[in-house]
Amino acid sequence: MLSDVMEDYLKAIYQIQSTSGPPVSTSAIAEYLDKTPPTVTSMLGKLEERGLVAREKYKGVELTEEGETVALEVLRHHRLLESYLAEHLDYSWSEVHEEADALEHHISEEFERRVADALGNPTVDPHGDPIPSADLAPLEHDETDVLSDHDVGDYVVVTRVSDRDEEELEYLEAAGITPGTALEVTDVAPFGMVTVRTEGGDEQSLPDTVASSIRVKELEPDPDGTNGEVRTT
Amino acid sequence: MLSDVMEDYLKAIYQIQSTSGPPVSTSAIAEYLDKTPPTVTSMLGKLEERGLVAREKYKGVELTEEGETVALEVLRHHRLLESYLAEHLDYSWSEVHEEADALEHHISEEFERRVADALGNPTVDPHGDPIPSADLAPLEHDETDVLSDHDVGDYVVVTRVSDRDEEELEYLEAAGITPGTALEVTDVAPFGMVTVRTEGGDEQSLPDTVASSIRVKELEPDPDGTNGEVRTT
DNA sequence: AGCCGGAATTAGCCGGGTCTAAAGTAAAAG
DNA sequence: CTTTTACTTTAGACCCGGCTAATTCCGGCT
Repeated sequence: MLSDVMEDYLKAIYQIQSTSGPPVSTSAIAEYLDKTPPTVTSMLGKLEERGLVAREKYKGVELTEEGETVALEVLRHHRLLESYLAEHLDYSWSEVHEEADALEHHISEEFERRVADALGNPTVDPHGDPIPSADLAPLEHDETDVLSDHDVGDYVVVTRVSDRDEEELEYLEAAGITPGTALEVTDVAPFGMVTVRTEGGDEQSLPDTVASSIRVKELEPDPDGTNGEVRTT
Repeated sequence: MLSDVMEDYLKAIYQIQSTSGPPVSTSAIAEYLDKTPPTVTSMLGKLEERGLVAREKYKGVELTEEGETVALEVLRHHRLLESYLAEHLDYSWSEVHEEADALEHHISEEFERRVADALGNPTVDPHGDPIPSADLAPLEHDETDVLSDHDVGDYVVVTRVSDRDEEELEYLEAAGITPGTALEVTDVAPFGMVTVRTEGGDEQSLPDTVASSIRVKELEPDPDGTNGEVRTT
């Protein structure tokens, strides 16, 4: 019924909407999907006709309930696939995204169910992103904040890391920074560069782009240094 | 580089070619893929431009070496997927084909490798169809013959069953006829209806369409009824 | 040899999804 | 309040992959 491309648009709108909130601009979508704005405009027209997005001329676009459901379905596929590839096919953290992107539009409901079963119906994927439930109920808003917003002395636990940049993920993997890792912010330099100390005591300096794609939850100050025990899953 | 659709055409030509031999007619491809002949003609033009098929006007088409390699790649994907779904995701014999068809164009080389490893690099899929090797060397011609060509009294072992008709596969599964099953032909009625006795002694009458999609290898006559031991994999 | 029927091709159309170039609009800056 | 600037949309084109209708070809039959 819906083309792969339409699903990609809905997914993109969902993702942008969930960080910057509606309305989502034409140009934001264009950048996210690496298309030109006129291309996006014409696609938005088709999505509007099908009742998947609500549009206000020259303003931007917003998913309808139906559009959101489609986006959640695609996201569920994507994140289940990422989890399955990592768990059962020995993929590393950084490799799963691209493969899941290619497959997410082509799996059946049956496949989705069997993969979910094989994984024990997980609720988060390897990057810490929540996996929509089978009934596609809306996800609750992510209350965690971004590492680059923190100050020196803050203790935090990593909750999610964006899966979109493979290089970045390899870098973080090597640095031992994954969901569940506890960190102490030891320095904040101009332009967002953040230095953190990991549980082992190593210090890592993260460029602003990286620091802003890491979501964390703040812990109470912890002068005893026992944070290492928190969520070591 | 090549579109999904092109891969489908090459796979179809390969399949037709391997039973009826070249040249493959436009109308045969059209029927196999459920498209109209003009559609096929135009696609064959594109495949010819890319050097994937050789064409003689008004005659038919034949895969080039390059085209055959592509077809083998797709077939390898398809059959590895079928095997993986059956082995690791609990799919039944009859369900795998459709899912594999949807996924075969979208998996990476990496995925192919990992699935093959997970399966122990199998050489046949659940329907008995040979899986092309990773180097995509041409498959040798299938020397087995079709059940409907046999006469009363023949003893045979099932080697392959076409995977294209789901209903048929469910029927055969229920009847206990899978690759490796030994059969005795007990009756041949007009219009190709064939009756066989399975190892357990049950008799099954198979319509001609079914009997002609089962490939078998003939055994020496076996009056002792010990055929049941042959290839019970 | 000539005709005829079946099969293949050509001609022409359409919708999907993309682009570039041109035009329009809204919001910020003066 | 007007002008500038950034963003959006419209206009028009292209390629892909499909279709129907019309035409052309080939091989067999008389």
